Amino acid sequence: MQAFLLPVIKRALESASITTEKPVQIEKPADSRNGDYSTNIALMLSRECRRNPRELALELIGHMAFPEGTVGKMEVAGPGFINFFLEPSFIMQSVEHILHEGKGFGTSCAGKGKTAIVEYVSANPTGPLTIGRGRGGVLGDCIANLLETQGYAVTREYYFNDAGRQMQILGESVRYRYLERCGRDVAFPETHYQGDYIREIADVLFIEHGDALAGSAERSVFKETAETIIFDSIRKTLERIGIRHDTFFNEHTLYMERDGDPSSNARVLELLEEKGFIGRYEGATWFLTTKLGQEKDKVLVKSSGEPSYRLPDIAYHLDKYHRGFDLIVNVFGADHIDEYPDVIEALGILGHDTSRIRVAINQFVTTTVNGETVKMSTRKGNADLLDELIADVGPDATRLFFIMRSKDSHLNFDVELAKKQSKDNPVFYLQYAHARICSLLRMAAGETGFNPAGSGHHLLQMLSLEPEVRLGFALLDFPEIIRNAVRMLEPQKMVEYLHEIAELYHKFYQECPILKADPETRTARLFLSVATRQVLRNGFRILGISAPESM
RNA sequence: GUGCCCGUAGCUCAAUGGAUAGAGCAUCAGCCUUCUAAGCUGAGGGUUACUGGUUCGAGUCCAGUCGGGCAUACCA
Repeated sequence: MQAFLLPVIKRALESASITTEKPVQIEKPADSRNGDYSTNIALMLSRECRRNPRELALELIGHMAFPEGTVGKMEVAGPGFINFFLEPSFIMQSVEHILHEGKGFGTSCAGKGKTAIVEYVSANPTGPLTIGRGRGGVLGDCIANLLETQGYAVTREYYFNDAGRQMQILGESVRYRYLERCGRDVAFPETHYQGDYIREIADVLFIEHGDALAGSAERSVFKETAETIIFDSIRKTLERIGIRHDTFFNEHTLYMERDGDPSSNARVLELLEEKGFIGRYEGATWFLTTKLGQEKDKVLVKSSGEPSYRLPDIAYHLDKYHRGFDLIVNVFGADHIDEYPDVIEALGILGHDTSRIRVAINQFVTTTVNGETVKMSTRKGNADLLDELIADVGPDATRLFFIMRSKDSHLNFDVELAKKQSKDNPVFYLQYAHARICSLLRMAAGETGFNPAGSGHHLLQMLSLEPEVRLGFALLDFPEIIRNAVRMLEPQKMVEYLHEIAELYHKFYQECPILKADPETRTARLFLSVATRQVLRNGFRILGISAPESM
């Protein structure tokens, strides 16, 4: 929207014989009394031009000329800002674009022809998903949605391992519960998985096989059954909040040799060795990260001969590069904070462009129930199961609450608030605005035959009241908000923005009668409502929440 | 000890280095014979943890201090 200001400002600088390396910054002032748009160019240049910023600003204004009917007023204000005030008719005319572009409004071609992979959730199938995983899952899903709006072909990937020690313990845990179920006297080890779901899996086996497996030497059935059941439950849980993955990458494949070729893990060791970053001592194989200024080297192969998690991690990311992705996004929780710097260092050493990797780390989740804070990392009872949260507050509230705070902030999930069917609940505030518009349009269709897809868009420019113009102007920010959210990998920006749109619409609705206005004003206001509904829908789609037509 | 994140209204949180730091909740006062009151209007509430620095300008950047979280495994 503000793009048209840029060339005029640049031309004004030329006319004033000013050449500078500094970029022209155009911003939207927080206070609309300071204009619809504003530039600080005179402040930035005052030093190198040795000019008083206000004087400089005044001269620049003298060199600026805009087409008739666009910028109504320019002024120098404060220490030397140049403020631009747009003509209301110009703003409202621009709102027509939203109607023309419809579902496509807000999208961009910035990522056209490029591919991106977003890795998220990536929980091993050792147990049901916890609330903490849910936050990363929704964050990753929204980031993938955001990238798609920019034209990227996005692959949503889930990385897991069903071959490690944890999975062995899982299988053993099930076996112990099964033996208990068979009436055998066994002592369940404290180090094993305690959750009730283990008993349920054991029950499944008992019902199917009776005690036939109790004496068997074959133990893989316990692990495999557990994996199948748990993975199934994870996928169902994710499905409930609209999360789906395109690909599931099994870490185990990185250990496997193919047609006599070395495994991916072994290949990574070879490559790092060629670069001189591999050392062997104390019986283990080390990534010599001390050469990169780190305090300690990192173990890649344990003295037992097994790779530590770091090696397959590097191999996995190498694989992402081999698959040719232009952008690689990893989403994970704060507990993995130490994991990625080594991976990125290794990829850099191996000659890959590490600027293609973006890492989104989300901080932890606590929940409050009846004002009591419950920390999620303590795994007591079933209170932290994602599935139960979804059942409790619903999929829309689950998703929105996870992303309505910045990912860098600890999230306080107020379960009582999320359940409320009232205005306190931000989910309802947003959805109510949408439902209200739908209801209005239904009524308009019945009473006046208004067609949202019909003609008459040009009438928009006759609207000039403050609630109308403020709403229209805010709607035009949508593409910019998406770009920001993409740049920062931060869907929270979208939540904040949609809240503002809902608020502006409610104000407009309150102050400007729509169906009772004269026919032209009525049509114009209905189209403004249609445009608002479009922005809400497009935003909801990115966030993955539903757009109810009535409430 | 070291690394990363956080510290903003009573509470939960916003604020691409910009102008008088904003929302929601809670508190108080108003608006429905009128298109959804699941809404709107108004009031009170702040030394942005602290101390310095950089700059025309700092909640934001830098250094340090204090507090909280997460990591600092031959676990993943």
